[in-house]
Amino acid sequence: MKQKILVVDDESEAVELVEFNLKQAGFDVITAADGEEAVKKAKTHFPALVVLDLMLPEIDGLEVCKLLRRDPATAQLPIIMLTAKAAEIDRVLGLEIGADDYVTKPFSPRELVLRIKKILERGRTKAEARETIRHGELEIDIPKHTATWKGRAIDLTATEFKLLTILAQRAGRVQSRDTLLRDVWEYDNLIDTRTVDTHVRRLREKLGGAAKYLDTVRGVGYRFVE
Amino acid sequence: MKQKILVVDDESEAVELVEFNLKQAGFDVITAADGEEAVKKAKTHFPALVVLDLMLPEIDGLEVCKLLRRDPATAQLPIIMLTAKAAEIDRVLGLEIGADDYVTKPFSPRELVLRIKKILERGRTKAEARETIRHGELEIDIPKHTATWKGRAIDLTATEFKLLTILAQRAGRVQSRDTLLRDVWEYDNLIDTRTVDTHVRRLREKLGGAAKYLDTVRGVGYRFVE
DNA sequence: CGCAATTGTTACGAAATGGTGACAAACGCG
DNA sequence: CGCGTTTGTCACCATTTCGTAACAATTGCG
Repeated sequence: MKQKILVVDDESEAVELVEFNLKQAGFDVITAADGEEAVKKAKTHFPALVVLDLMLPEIDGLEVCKLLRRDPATAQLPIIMLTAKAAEIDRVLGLEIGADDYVTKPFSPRELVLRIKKILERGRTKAEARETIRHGELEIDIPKHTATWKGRAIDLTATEFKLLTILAQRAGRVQSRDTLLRDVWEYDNLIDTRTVDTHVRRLREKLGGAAKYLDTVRGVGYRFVE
Repeated sequence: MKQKILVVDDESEAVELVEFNLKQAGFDVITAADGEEAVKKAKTHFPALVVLDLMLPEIDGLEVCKLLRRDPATAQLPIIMLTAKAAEIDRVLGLEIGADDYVTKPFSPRELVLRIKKILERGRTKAEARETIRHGELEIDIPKHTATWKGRAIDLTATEFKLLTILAQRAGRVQSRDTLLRDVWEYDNLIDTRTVDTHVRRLREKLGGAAKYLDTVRGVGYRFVE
């Protein structure tokens, strides 16, 4: 199933450039040359994402962005802004517009495609509830409830396994002790946050060499290193 | 403009309870009793959010979730999961599958409405809740809690990171020492304003070349240069 | 220039944070 | 029930981080 991308720009050259590259990358492309057309097509074609030029005749990009955000049907639609000047970025960022990313002109089509994929991926990787997680030689098999390091099984308790799983699933992102308490211990507010430390320690002990994946972020929480 | 919510549950009691409360809160409500109907209605009515029961006849909630995520048209649609049991794994799994939040039965309708509002709000103020901030070759990744300059990681303490983040988020606008104390140190009025200076200094030291972004505005405070 | 106000720099003690080992309660299981 | 395992809490310690004060440098201004 191809994903549809709506490209909005009044300069036909730019549109063609983007269109060609997106099709090359396996997307379906629909286009619009002004704000009004953009809003209309967004509501009828339901694209997966919108590439939106900031400078448009009549209704400008920011306005289109606002309009899309206002309508429940398109409020969650990811938007990538194209801006001519770097100085305009701050308008996009500063205001409560809600673009998901931005690219400055002149841009490399390659970069744009990468950004688009990244944003679309964000929604999809969630969908693929991965049953096994692998980082280097550490492997976590969720349905089997087992973890192995360099092929050798690591004997973990239920809590330790869950802690490891949650951290590994969110690899790279710091998880605060409170977050971990909520997601590993499930809202059990009675529990002391220091308990997390103890479990991390036990986990590290058992992980042996794989303990290198568990990073302490002082003053914040813990992080699974990518 | 009312926002549409799709409520999916096979128990009519539950549906009515949710429906009543959502309408009370000013939402439009459409309902579905099974997974197939849910997917169909999601694609024709384009609701702003889906409230989805985990236990459904035929296709269950998780499956519906996956189906919605797979289709570009609904991939970004926010989903709140309802779970009957405090089923440990299913909750977490639900999140990884791509639900945006979850509520356990029995739930207070008030809580559900609050969660819905929170999620819908998120879409509207995305710009401020950006996950990464980029200025030139300086990149700040908030969930990862990392900052890089020309691709190289900068090791910052929790306070330094927060200070940098707040300044960068408000690039261009001067922040007074008092403002920074309030937003970085969170209302800790006991703290001396000179403390800010020291932290800015430490931050500059660590930033190295990127320190050029931190401007002193004499008599006022500090500013992140655009 | 010279002064006052403001900011940068340095250093240091206090406080916080996280790692560690020990312990007792709770749990699971035969 | 009894036993071993798991789990949450605590106290202690090393380390990092923080806040402040004291001093040097800079800036703005008449």
